[in-house]
Formats: sequence, C-alpha cells, structure tokens
Amino acid sequence: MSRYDPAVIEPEWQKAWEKAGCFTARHDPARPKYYVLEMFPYPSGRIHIGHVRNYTMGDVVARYKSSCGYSVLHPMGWDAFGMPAENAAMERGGHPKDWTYGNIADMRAQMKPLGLSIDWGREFATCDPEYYGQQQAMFIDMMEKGLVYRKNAVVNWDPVDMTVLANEQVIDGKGWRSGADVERRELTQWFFRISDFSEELLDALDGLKDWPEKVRLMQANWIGKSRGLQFAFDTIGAPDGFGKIEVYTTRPDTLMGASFVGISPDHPLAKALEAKDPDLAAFLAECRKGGTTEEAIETAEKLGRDTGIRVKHPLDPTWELPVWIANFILMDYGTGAIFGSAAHDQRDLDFARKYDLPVIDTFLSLDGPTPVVDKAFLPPKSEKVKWINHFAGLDVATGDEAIEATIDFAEKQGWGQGVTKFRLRDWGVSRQRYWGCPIPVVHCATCGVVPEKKANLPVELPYDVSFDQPGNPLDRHPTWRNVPCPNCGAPAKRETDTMDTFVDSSWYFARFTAPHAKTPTDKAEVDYWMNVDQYIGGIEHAILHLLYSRFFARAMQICGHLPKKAIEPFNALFTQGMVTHETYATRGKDGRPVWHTPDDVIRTSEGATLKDGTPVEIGPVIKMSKSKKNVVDPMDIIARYGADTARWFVMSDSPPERDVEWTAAGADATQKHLARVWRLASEIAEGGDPAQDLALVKAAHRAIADVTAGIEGFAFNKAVAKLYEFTNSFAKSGATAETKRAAMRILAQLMSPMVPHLAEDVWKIAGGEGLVVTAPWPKADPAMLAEDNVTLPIQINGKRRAEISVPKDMPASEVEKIVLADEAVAKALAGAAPKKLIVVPGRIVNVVL
RNA sequence: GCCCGGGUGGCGGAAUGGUAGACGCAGAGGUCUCAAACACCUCCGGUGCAAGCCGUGCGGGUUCGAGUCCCGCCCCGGGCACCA
Repeated sequence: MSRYDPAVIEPEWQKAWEKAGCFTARHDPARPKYYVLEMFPYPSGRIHIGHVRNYTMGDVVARYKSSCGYSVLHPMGWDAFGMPAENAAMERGGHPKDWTYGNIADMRAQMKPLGLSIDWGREFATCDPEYYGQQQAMFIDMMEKGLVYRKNAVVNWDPVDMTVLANEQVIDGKGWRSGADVERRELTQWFFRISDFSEELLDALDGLKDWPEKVRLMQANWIGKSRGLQFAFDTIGAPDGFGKIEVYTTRPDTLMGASFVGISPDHPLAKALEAKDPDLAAFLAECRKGGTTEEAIETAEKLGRDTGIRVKHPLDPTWELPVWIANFILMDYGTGAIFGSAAHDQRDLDFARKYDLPVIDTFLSLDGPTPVVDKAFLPPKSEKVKWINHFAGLDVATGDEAIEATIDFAEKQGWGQGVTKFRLRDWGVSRQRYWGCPIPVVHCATCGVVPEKKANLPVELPYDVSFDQPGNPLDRHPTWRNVPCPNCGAPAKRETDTMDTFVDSSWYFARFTAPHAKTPTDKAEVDYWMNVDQYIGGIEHAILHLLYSRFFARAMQICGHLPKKAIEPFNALFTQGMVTHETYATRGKDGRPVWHTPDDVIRTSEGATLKDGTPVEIGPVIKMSKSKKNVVDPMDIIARYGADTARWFVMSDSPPERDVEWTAAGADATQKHLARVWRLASEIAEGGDPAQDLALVKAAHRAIADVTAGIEGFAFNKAVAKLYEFTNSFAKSGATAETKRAAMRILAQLMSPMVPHLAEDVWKIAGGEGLVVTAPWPKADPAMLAEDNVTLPIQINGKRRAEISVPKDMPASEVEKIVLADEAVAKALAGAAPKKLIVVPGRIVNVVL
C-alpha cells in the first residue's frame, strides 16, 4: 500500500472492530461505567449533516472514555412514531409501518459506514410493539398512581376536513390542506400531572451543574413560578352563580390603577353569557378563530367586548369597573381573569387606548415623573418609584416592596391571599392519530374508563387501515375498537387516541439499559448503567423533551421502574448548535410557498433558479428541516472522501454548541490533511538528529494535554486545531526515527476518536501493538509541559509597543527594571517617571504615562 | 408578543478582563516539473512610503487595560406546550 485509501481501509477496520467486539457494552462491575447518548433520530429515511455532527460528537466522547478505561454504553435507536409517516401514506400511498421500517433500514445502512462505536445489539424503534407495549404498561401504572387523568382541552379544529390539526399544519390561521379558517375547539383528552412536580422540577435544576446555564434558565422560565395576589371582585348584574370573579395578579401593587376587569373568551362566565346572547356568541366565535399556540394568541389583534357586567373595587365599594371579555387572556394561566392596569402593562394599555378605557398612573419614576401616554411604565421591580395614593401608605418604595405590602394588607383585611402559581401546565398526551402508541384503556358503558389488562398488552395497532380520508383511521376501523371490558367482560370500546411522541422519547434512555426486558426496565441493568453520563442533542429540545424526560424519570421512580438515583436521568447535557441552510421557495397557485431542496436549485450571483430556469426566492438561513427541504445529504461526501473526512470536517470548523451553516467547500482540504498524516507516518526515514528529539517529545506532550482538554471540554474544534499544530511540528522535525515513530503513535491515538479508521492504519504503520481503539489514552508528563521563558508584551497606556522575554518566574521588581530600560519605554517616558507601572506576572506589563 | 442565545478578516473561527485574528479554508507570490497535478516555502484585517492611525453589529459607561463587564439599541437564529 502506498497511499491513503479510505475506501479500502475503512471497511477493513470496521470488520476488525466487529470481530473484536469492541463496542459491545459490557455490564462489568469491576470497571466504572460511562453511558453516552445522543438524542435518537426520527427515521426520515436519509441521514443529514446534523446527524453526522451529532453522532460524531458522541462517538468522540465514547471512544475517548473507552480509552480511559470505562465500560462504555453507546446505543442507537429510532424515534419512529409521528406525523410524517401518516403524511407519506396520504401523499404517496403505502403504510406508515412499511414506510417507517423501510426508512430505518435505509438510515442504518447510511450510518454504519461512519464507523461509529455503537452497540448495535441494543437497537430498537419506538414503534416496535415490544417497546410501546412496555410504555402502555407504564401508562397503566401511572393511572394507578394517580398521575393520569382526563379533562377538556383545546385543539386546532379544521371545520372542512373535520379533523384535528397539529400546530405545524396551521399556516396563518388556516388548515394546510383545506385552507379553511382553523378554530379552537374543546375535546376530552388524556393528561399527565406534570404540574404536580412544578416546584420539584424547578428546585432540582440547581443540582444539574453540568447542564448549560441557558437550558436551566429556559426551563425555569417555562415552569414560571410566580408570587401574586388572588382575590375576588363582587359583581353587579352577573348571571346566577357568578356573584364573584376570581382574579390572580403578580402586580397587586397596581390595584389603584385598575381600569377594567378582563376575562378569557373561554372563561365560564363568558360561556354562560354566550348561551343567551347571539351577538356575544358571534364575538366569541371570532375570538376562537386561529391556532392554539401562545404565539398565535398573543400576536393576534386585540379584541374586546364589554359584557355590561360591573364589579366593585375591593378598596372602594363605590368605585365600579367594567367587565370585558378580551381575546389575549389565557384560560390556562391563573384564573382566566385579570384586572387591567393600563399604565403599567403594555397589553392592558393598548387595550385601554383601543376601547377608550381610563389610564391611571399608580407610581411615577423618581427621575422625571411623567404620566403614561402610549408606552407603559414598567421599571424593574427592584427600582424605587414614587407612589401615588398607595392604600398601604407607601411613598417611595420598590415594586417588590409594594407587592409584599399589598399582599400583607389584603390578607390582614381578609379580602385576598398571597398565592404562588406556576405557568407549567399539565402535559396533554392525547393525539387523534393512527401512528402512535395506543392509549391502553377501554370505555365501558357500566364500568366507565378501565385500563386494559397487562396480560393483554401490547395493544397493537391494526395493520389494515387506510389513509384516503382525513381523521384518525382507528376511529373508523370496523373491528379493532370492539373489545370486552377488562373489568366486567361486557362489549366495550377501545380508546382510539394515541400518545404524544414525546412520551416515546421520555424513557428510551432507560430502555437501552435492557432493551428486551419483559418489564419496562431490568433492575440490575438500570442500576448499573443509569444515569446517562453525557447526553448530547439539539438546543431545540432544551425545554419540552428534556422537561418531559425529567418528569417521566420521577413517574417511573414512583412506579418502581427506575432507582432513586436516576430521578435526574442526565448527569451532563451538551446542546449542539443546529446545522442551518438557506431555504428556497417558489410560489404555488394559492400564493403559498413551495419548498425546494438545495440539490434542485442552481445558485447564481444574482439569485437562484430551478434547473428549468424558474426563479427561486432565497429565504432565511434556518435549521435544516424536512418540511422546508433545506437539507443536505452527507452521503456523497462519505462516498467520495470516506467517513473519516466527513467526521473530521464536521468536528473541525465550528464550535459544537454553535449553529453551523453548511457549505460544501473544505472537504477536499480535509482529505489532503488526512492523506498528509498518513504519508508522514509512512515516510519516517531512518537516521535523524538526536538533538532534535526533546523538542518533538515536548510537542507531543503539549498535544496530549491540549487535545485531552479539548475533548473533555467539548471544544472539538480546538482539539483539531492543536492536532494540526502538532502535525506541523512533526513535519518540520528532524528527530530520530525511533522518536518520530513514538510521536506518530501518540498522534494516532489523539486522532483516533475523530478519525478512527485512519488512526488504526497510522498506529499499525508506526509500530503500534494491537488496535489503537483498545490502547490506553496517553498521559502528558508535566515535566515536558514546562516552559522556561515567557514573552511579556509591554503596553504603554494600554497599547502594545514592545515585548521582552524573561524567565517564567522572574519577580515583578526585576521585570520592572527591564521594562524601564527598554528602548521604546524610555523613549515614551522621555526622562519622566511613569504614573503607574502594572506587571501581571507571566502575562503583560502596562506602563501608564 | 414573551423566554433564551448569537453577531470578531473574503469565509469557518481563536482569545482565565491582559499581544485581537491561534488553527483551517479561500486568495497571492515562489520552489520543484518540459508542462501540469502533487508536495514544499513565503505573504495574507483596513489604511499609509513609513512612523503610525483605525478595527470585534451600533451608541454610551466602568477599568491602567474591554471582543470579554455594565446600560441602551439594531440585526439574525431557537423555543412558545399537536414538527420531532
């Protein structure tokens, strides 16, 4: 062999690893374990460059930890339920199950050539009945523990297709297929009681030291703990049963600025009024148009309607406030009713101006007290402000102080209580769709809602379904629904809702420890392998997936499926940035965008066109997604250059936590570098200069220290830069052959987590014993890292003007003498003494004139 | 709208409050070659003959010293509970 040939060596080394069983996870009590997990993929059918980046990162960690002596678990599976399979069946025919398993086979075939150190023996898909049957068993356990219940909740309803839409399927308030105006409609749905754990999930964030601060902050904000005042307004002219309207506010201190009471369109009072007032019913129907997302509701035009009902101000019974229905008030948060304090809340102010309601200042800024006009005055709650006529007798105080004083005042007078509330809502898991885990319950006319017997699990999805009409095929299946009641045996009906796919991904990490156990987990295995030591995935999962998994770990612990130590299942989290790309669109007949893949687009200096010359709009650079088609296929890079080039390339350029915009340039250069290393290893000539040995040995130890630190710190791009530096030192070195071979073996080891196939070849060429994958990680000798002299830059008034070289630990007083004697410094001083001389040992000197 | 990030040469990026631009890509020049490819060497933020001056999205501030800390903006991205 005379050149670097990845097409030949990569399959050979993969065979060698497989033969040696290098990546089989072994439950070995004698060794420390390390569980590294990358978020498992949705089987779309093609791997994209984001997958390559994600799995290479995990692989670097897995291979490194293995070299350090750990027993490593590094599994892979498929997040296989979800809408795209049903969409494919609707668009192209075929069955979601066939489509999904076909995609899994395709993607596995694309991943294997990457040479990842995955224990493929543990692979499973969430759509395997073996997996979702255990999920159903846990659902039943959770029902028994009171963690599951049913209640009404709103969904996106397409009135033309008569079906529930996902948020993604609502575009500008219209159904994606029918184009009809979407409505919010209530449906009875299944929920997990995640909100019972609000306080606990919030408090436990403090213990997650190895999670990114931003993720903890996002979760804390999502849980949204707030302290406020809850009280009731007495009503005038309200229907029977609505003598009081309960409100919750986090700014009770602004009560003297109240100008109206607002209730949600979904508030019981609104519904009671609607029944007798067709006009109001029409208004509420208008309010219910559009999607269910918080974004859609909050950015919709603010609409209101005076109900004619009045309430009495709690501090002044003669002061009456109007009750309005307002479309921006959410029924899910607080009590679904607020008082509007227009001077100190922008939304309330906009609303008040639109409907000509009073705007009353309750406090003013200490510097320049100007009344509010069209911008609400919202200083930080920690800032002191001047109060106008505060009922608790405050004059100058902060918002925080005023809030506490107000709550105390209300509690003493007995008309309100201080209350802690959370923004976090219970987790709605019902989906009116086929391709998901069936909820294992039966509806019986006499027994009510009854869980299926565990012996009857899994409740398998029927295969004989069609997707030629909208809606859930389970609903219209002729026989599947008909089952005897597990309780009384009478004919009964199965639940046809399936579970949110977030349920599937909330415990897969535990299942990997014993993927074929007859119970959700196996005690001995889960005890040994949990927790996940390093979890790696996209920042887009910072809130929902990770929060749901944290909840599920608690629920599993309560049901006896996880040990207490796994209550926080992910010890360390790394959130990689997304791989982004420009988007390309043409316009359909109805003006909606039709997306095109980069492969179908020709980029020119002025813009872009399709291959037939049709002009294409270039859209924003956003995360690669199937729906926008801005995805790039890494398979051609692997086919052309080999897996090591692809692996090195995705690790080398961008810091892993940051987004990276994919460009094809650079793969050539990567392969040149790898070929250069291979050549340097092959061409080590006998002879050489022993006097140059020490410098090369020192460079090797410096590289060990820097690359190890880079991998430990998830700074793979910096580790790669250090490997380039070491390679350059090696190429220039005239050291003896023996020293060069030893240095090359170190280089092979340091490169092996990133480019494992090349590393094996180089290791062998340089005389390494056995496989580099099983060689212990090298250790840097501190004596080889020490430097005797340091270069000190000299600044004059903060600008670099000269530099000196001094022994590393020279005392500051000695350094000062040398600095003052320096030509540039003497010239600048012109005989005068410096005003100040700052010496930062080993770092810098600053002369202040 | 709300919450969270990010913004540094032509490009990807580096920099415990201490020499801004490590390392790589692209580019320019050269050596080798009949020529090319490969490989190797040199240069490479802007401006200026030079000394120097300017320069980390914009505007202020703190500091002997700010890409880094503080205040106010702008732009881009992620999430917003049924995309996964």
